[in-house]
Amino acid sequence: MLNNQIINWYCENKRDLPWRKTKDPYLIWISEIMLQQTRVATAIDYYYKFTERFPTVSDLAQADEQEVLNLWQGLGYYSRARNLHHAAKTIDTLYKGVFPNTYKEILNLKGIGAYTAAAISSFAFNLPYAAIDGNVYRVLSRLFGIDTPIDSTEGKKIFQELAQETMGNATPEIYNQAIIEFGALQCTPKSPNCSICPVNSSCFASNSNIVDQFPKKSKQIKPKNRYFYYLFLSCSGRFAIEKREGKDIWKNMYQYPLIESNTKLSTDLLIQSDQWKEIFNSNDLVIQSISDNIVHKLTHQNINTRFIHIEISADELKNYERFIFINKKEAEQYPLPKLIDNHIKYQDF
DNA sequence: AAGCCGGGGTG
DNA sequence: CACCCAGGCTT
Repeated sequence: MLNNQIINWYCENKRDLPWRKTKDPYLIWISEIMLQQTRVATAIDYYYKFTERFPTVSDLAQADEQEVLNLWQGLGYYSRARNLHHAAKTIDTLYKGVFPNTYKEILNLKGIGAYTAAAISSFAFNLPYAAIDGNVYRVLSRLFGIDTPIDSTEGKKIFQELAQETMGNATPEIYNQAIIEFGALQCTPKSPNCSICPVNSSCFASNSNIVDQFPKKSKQIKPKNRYFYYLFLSCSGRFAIEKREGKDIWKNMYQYPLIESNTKLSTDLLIQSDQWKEIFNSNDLVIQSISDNIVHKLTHQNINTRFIHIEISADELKNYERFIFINKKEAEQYPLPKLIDNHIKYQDF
């Protein structure tokens, strides 16, 4: 049986990961959210730091969002942290701090979709739900030669049924870990070593020598260009930051005062912009320096950034109450996008 | 169904 | 440089 072969492979090849040492659904939940679109190696340090600060659901529920985001800083996809915090409050109040133990209740929590609900249900409660992540899509598509795009509605349905069927009556908590680990270590995205694969003889893609054609995905979207002009407004060892609002990237995190444009702006155009005039009430500011263009690449957008350093006094700002002036040390308490964090790091005050 | 949401590792 | 990572939410 395929499931037994994969489980046997897992028993001999599995990594020693911290979240595999516990059955606590809360700890498993934290790990699963961190691992969404994130490599194991990246998540490990965050996992230790986060669970040490918040050992229980209630600890997390009672925290400020800013501290939660701060511990998440650098991991990316910050809605994960906001949703995690939201769901912790739900568990704390609706379930009196006890993590729910049914698939349906788990799935209803904010930030938990089909994969994560199945993962927690099986890992913590041994419920028979096949967990399908990127690894599993890859393994199954190659084994069975399925070329339906995995990011289509039809594909999700096909793989869902196939995954559940493949799991069969195997022990859910072991099987799900096994096929995911198998995808991560053996059936890798690029140039897997099929010659040592325990199931190569029954693998459609390997037998046809077209392993690199699976899984099939729909076409990707081209990233958009944005132009960020960050104002590094310094005043005797302190500098201005403000909270990002709205539905854009880095929601509820902190940044320097920003002038954003759809196009590249010259210094003259920048100074003449309405956004500039909303910030300053002085016409004879001294620009200390303008950095080179830094392209901060995200999956879906390229953020072209320049940092504009201006030594400022309070009376040169229109609404200085709008900003928070902090020093380098105090910046550690604020959740910052990597782009800002890096810039602060390399300033010497 | 398609777009949006980060940052980094890897070939 | 392109691809992808223990995906999910919004529109």
